[in-house]
Amino acid sequence: MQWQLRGDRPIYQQLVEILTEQIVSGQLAAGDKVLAVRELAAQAGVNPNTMQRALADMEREGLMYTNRTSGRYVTEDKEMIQKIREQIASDRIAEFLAGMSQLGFSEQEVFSLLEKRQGEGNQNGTQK
Amino acid sequence: MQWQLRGDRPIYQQLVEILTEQIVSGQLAAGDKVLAVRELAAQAGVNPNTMQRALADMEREGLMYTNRTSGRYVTEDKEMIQKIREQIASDRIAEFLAGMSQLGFSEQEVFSLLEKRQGEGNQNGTQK
DNA sequence: ACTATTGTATTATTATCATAGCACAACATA
DNA sequence: TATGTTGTGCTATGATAATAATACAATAGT
Repeated sequence: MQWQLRGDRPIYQQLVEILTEQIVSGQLAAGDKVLAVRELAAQAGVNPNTMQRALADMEREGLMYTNRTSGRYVTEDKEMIQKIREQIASDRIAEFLAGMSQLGFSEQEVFSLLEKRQGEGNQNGTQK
Repeated sequence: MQWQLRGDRPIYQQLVEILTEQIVSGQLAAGDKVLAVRELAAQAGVNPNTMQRALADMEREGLMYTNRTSGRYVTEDKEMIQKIREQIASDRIAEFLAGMSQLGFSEQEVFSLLEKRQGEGNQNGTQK
């Protein structure tokens, strides 16, 4: 697992984002058991309290539930997972286009730039 | 001017982002005089210290310079402005595509979703 | 029954962010 | 010369974030 954390945003927020991405992308499937708080925290290199806060957020969102001492699990509600996935995608697209527009790029130009990325062999990360 | 600030990120960072967007999009042209710190702060509804910090960051980036008591100005270096504009666009595109990939969307699907947005009322007339 | 593991709660400490309020030096100009 | 505006600096306060270090209740497994 990656846990690529940046310092420009609250860590617990990034943890929520990463966990959510793992669920909606299927890396963490519906019903799967989640690792223990302390173990996840150790993996991510953060304080257990911080991970606990992120997991509490995940439950408030409905993406996880907990069985006291048995552990924590991903929700069984695949429909909700799908809905959240589409909602996030929709938000990101809107935000991306709005941002590019703020930079003065027309939608035409945005498409043109995106197409230029096609086949540049950079689907694994960053080039520069 | 808009100054649409959100509470999920340091304000001074958002101020830097907004000011940068205004410069690279030409709303603030090269060589233009910038409003006084106190005035900008009042406009944005933030503390002068916070605006000051943002402006100091803008200077460190090279996008502005200050003439002590005469005031603050946008850099004359249009080439630098253009370069920064493209750099930001490049970063945003890479981040967007990486994020969508994390959600489990192929590039094909991303393009498909973007095309579906075409013609939907989300242009804010900031082209030039 | 005992033990380890689970989630959860508490307190304290440090750092950052944002605000408030005040002060000062440099300079343009009336 | 006097005044106002400019950028800049300082201290203090409150809120939030993250960490550290414990502690406790509930249960699964032995």
